[in-house]
Amino acid sequence: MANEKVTSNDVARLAGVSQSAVSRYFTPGSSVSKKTSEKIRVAAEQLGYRPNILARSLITGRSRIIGLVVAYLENYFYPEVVERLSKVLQEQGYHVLVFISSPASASENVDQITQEILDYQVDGIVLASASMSSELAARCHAHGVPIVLFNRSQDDERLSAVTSDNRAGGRKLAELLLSLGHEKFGYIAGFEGASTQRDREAGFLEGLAAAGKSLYRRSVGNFRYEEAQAAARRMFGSDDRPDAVFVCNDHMAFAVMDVLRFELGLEIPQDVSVVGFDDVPPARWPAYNLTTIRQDVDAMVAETIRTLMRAIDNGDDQARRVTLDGTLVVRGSTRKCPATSN
Amino acid sequence: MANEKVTSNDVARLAGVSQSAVSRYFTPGSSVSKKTSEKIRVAAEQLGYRPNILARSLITGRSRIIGLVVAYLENYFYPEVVERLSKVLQEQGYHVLVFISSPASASENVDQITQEILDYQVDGIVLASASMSSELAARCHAHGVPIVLFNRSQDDERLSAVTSDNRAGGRKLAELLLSLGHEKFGYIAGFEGASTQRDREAGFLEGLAAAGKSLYRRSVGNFRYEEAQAAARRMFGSDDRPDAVFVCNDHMAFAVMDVLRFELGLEIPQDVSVVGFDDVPPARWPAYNLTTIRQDVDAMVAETIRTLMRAIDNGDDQARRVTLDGTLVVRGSTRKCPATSN
DNA sequence: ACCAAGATTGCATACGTATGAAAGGTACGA
DNA sequence: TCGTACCTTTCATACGTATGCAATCTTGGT
Repeated sequence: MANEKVTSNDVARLAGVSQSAVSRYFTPGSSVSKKTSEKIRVAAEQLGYRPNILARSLITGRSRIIGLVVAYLENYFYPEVVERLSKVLQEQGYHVLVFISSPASASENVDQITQEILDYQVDGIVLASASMSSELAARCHAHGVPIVLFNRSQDDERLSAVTSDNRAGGRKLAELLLSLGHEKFGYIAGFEGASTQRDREAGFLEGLAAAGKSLYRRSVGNFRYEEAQAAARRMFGSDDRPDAVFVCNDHMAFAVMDVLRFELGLEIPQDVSVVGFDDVPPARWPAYNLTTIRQDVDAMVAETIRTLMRAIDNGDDQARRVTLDGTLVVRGSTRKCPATSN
Repeated sequence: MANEKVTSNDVARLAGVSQSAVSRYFTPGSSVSKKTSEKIRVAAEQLGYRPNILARSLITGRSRIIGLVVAYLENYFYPEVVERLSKVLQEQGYHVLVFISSPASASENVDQITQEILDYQVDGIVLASASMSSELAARCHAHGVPIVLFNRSQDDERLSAVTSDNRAGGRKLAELLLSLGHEKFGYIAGFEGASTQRDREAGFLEGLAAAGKSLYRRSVGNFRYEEAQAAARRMFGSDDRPDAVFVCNDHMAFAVMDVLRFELGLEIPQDVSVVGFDDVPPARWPAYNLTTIRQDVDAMVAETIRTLMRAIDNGDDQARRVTLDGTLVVRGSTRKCPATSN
């Protein structure tokens, strides 16, 4: 419990220079002579001094903290995001402060959390799988704190957002299933309020419509494993079942596949083709081997950070909406060719 | 970009009181009269004032930030930890600053990261799946920053640690497999430097030894999916293969099961029983249905926080080592009864 | 040797808050 | 009425750093 707080003053005293010199030594781009640099380096080393980021940020107005709001890490898309985002920010001298928003009380909860985030004087906010009231968005804006919606967009045009092209992804999946000769299409939806849900479904329907087809069955899984199981039971419990199903994300697709195989005794893809969205790691595990749309997490993270930094460094005020391509990854959960159908 | 910074001074001016009064209003347990309280409440509300945590922590020495070092979120045990830990800390007014340590350069990396953590004046550090040099541990100690090792222990007795009883868990698994009549035991190890790896293996061997048995095959998977696949190929590639295998954690067990089933055409549990450790969510998904030891994340998180808070609030200096029971969860990856064996 | 321009340094102050000490206010009993 | 004790409030200062400004030192050209 020895309170061995070392300040720039201690270093200055030991090195025989002023406190400002020490401060300058630790501020890249400041002018310090070789000689004093060396004295300070030695003294700082000896005392084990490191600048206090909090004190620094009090005066610079920059905390080098990015607030990340995330709702549920059960969907293994998000752990990847947290890891990549933290890692890349870390390399740039920033760090991530995590806020978990119970998906329960949706946006009200996010608003409260965002208040807490602002208390930490963060330099930016990343909202993953969570939306926020536009009133609060305005407030962040007023504080000069940039916000980036990650894997989510919102009507408010003043908010930056980085997403995959969910609509195009849905369309690609429809086209794939059509090309394989499927006829009866099921869709298992995520949480209805989510833009990913809306866009993926819209794209899928669009793709079907282009071939004169439409949805045969629809059910809601709310992005949750258990609810997706229940949805699958409803959709496939009777005999007039779809012969192909698009599940709004991989996480739910696993639940659907498990029900089809282990409860209903159906074969994938012989009896039903299943496609998902995200390409989380288990999708390529042989147990699932799921055909899906890959969201390029690295690219999404890179764009997110680019957006943040542009706002932080250049005070770039205007919203930036980036939509990245998702690539279709065909695996074993869809049948091989149209010939063997029905 | 309007820089609408509202300070306690602004509130004070509007409310017609002193800045200290405002500060006291926002400090629980301070004495403020009903009348001024009300004036401040109104003024603060009107201006949208919230105390600046960073400025506050500069003077109180408490940042209400907990640093979390985590190596890899691919193992789905850790996302659960991050989520629970953040959530519970959040309820107590603390927040989690995330640091990802590349598992690559192990402890050297952690040391550097810990330096960065200290720069943020965190109130405590949780080290999950990462070890740290005792030199640096001493330094944190000197700074009065408590450290808790999560799911990891270390020889240094001055470090607090929260773990499951990995040894007992390993033993339970050995006893289960023995009771099912297995004879040839395989073990797929995690990263050799990890205490969980050592303890789980030790317990397993201990359990086997108690029945006069020993290991038939051993291979290393380093806690990684791909390496575990390779290990499984080596171990089960030839005909004289084990009839049961303990994989050091669930994450690797999935890889092993996938190889056994989809590359080698073996049936689980008819040909081989597989057991893991952790009970991450996919373990109970029907595709794996894995027999494993459940680590009680909630309890571990609760103990971690208790340990931290004891140190932070009471300045409790001494290390606290908590070991929690893990419960055996028998599922379908192990054969049902000894009768049908061999 | 001298001067100007540039580089380096120190001084003083500011960032937004908490808090000990002192001053002011209130209530109550004698 | 006065004095005491207690509750509120304000004043002043401190936390650890960054930075404008003025002062000082270097450097190089003449």
